[in-house]
Amino acid sequence: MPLFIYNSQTRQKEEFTPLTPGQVSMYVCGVTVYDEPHIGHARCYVAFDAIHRHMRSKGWKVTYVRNFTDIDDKIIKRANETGEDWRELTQRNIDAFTSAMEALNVLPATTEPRATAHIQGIVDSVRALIDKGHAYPVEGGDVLFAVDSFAEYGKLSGRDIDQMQAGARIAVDQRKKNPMDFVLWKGSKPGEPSWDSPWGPGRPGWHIECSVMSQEYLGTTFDIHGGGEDLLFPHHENEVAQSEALTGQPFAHYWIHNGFVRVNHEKMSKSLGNFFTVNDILKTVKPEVLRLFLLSKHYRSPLDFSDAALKEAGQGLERLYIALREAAPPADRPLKQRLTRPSELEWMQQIDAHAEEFEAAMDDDFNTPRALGALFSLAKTTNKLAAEPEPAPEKPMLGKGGMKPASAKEALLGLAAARLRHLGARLGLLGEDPVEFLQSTAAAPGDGPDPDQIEALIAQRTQARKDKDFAAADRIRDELTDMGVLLEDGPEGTRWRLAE
RNA sequence: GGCGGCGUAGCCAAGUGGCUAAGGCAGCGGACUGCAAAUCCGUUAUUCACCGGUUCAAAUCCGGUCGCCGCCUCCA
Repeated sequence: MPLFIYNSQTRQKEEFTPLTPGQVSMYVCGVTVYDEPHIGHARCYVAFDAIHRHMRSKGWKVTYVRNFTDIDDKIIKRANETGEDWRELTQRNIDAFTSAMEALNVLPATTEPRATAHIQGIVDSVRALIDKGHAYPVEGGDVLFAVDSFAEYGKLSGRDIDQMQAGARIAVDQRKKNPMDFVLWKGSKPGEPSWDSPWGPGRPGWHIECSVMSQEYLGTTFDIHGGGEDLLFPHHENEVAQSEALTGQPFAHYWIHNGFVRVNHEKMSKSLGNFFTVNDILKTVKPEVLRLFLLSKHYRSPLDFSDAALKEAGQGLERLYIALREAAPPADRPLKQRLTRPSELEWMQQIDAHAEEFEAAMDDDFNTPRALGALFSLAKTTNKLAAEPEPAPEKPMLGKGGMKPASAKEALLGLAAARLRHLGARLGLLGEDPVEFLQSTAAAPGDGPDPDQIEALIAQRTQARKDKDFAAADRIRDELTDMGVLLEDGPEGTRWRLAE
């Protein structure tokens, strides 16, 4: 099935055709590592992770590059404030980012290059841009890109230079030929981290690193370039200008931009100070709950963050895991079963239909909320099947070696469970053992109630129930409820889980 | 000032020209249960911010009004 992607450059959905059949090259702007990752970062990289996984599931070989900006003004400022060496600061935050991504089950990119490891390439590119007349050095050791030298400047973000109010909010640098000109290379002040260059000691301007790294790993022209929608202008516009001015070739074919996480209807951002770090949130909910929350709205729309929304995501995830638990196949029976009766085929068709809907959703510009809908529908079907009375066997089952073969219902449940697992994994979800998931807390191990104690109380309650001492049984249940333990009595005995 | 997005049930959220407007959370009624919980069944938008228009047909297209948000400055 064809994949459609909304391309920010053309502002419409387009059928995706990779430059090389079967191979996809994708660059996503990474983080500037002057601080810990927050929920906004998590949203971006979880969204692109879903994109990454979907393209891989189509059998394509994806080369995914996501950089670290490990030198810039904010890093220098932060290091000066805290007295920490800037290299230690950036390394610490790279580690924090990496562990946050691991927790959120974000697959690593193929390559995760750092700006400071590509200084030579950056210097070469800046020099070449000067040689071609697209850039000019100015007093102070800076090199600026001349937007007037690139006729198509503004084509990505749909802006007209003349209409823009450069300098409306900050003073225009008098050294600039055009107010929109931007820094390629920034001369350093004494004591600042710096690299030698033909224009004196300095460091890369922000935009140039992405042009250099993307083209180094993916080639002059590649398939997809992504990032947060705040990067569309000026960052990505400048990348296009630099890259295409330099190579004369098209830069990226498809541009993908994700929407923001908001708090109280406002963008979550460092500058507004209204952000939550990933670590803060993971103290209160399981990483998978956060991941489900982040995928619960289409990646291009704003996503409102709140405790209530997070709680709802937790309850939804619980439902999915309960379905998975209901469908758990009996460990001691072979599931292979020829399913030929019309009722059995109907169940199979239903299960398949949900899987097809899932695919269609993901092929339609990575519509994860719709895909989640299909996953919930599959959970519904699974629960329904589990609640179904065991159909009478068409002919007597022949037990082999005393082992009862799986019934048709068990075989169907096994199929449903496999589909739940498979589709869940497509979104990076449902990878845990359902019972373990349902019996664990977000808090650090040891903080939750003791399972042995829970089991002991349940045993006491079971005895009380046998003795018809329901007052005692209910007292024990209340005690467990206070501990956050929820009981489920069934024909097989009493099961428990922790409240989400 | 320029550019762009959004407004769908109590809440979250798909759907962007044509089957009964997905799905989740919460609520209510029923089944199951000693009672619960989980699950299942039923129920909760004659209607998609508002007004007009196009069309055989619109939540979906066009025009206008109101409200909210983003980019144009570092930001995912």
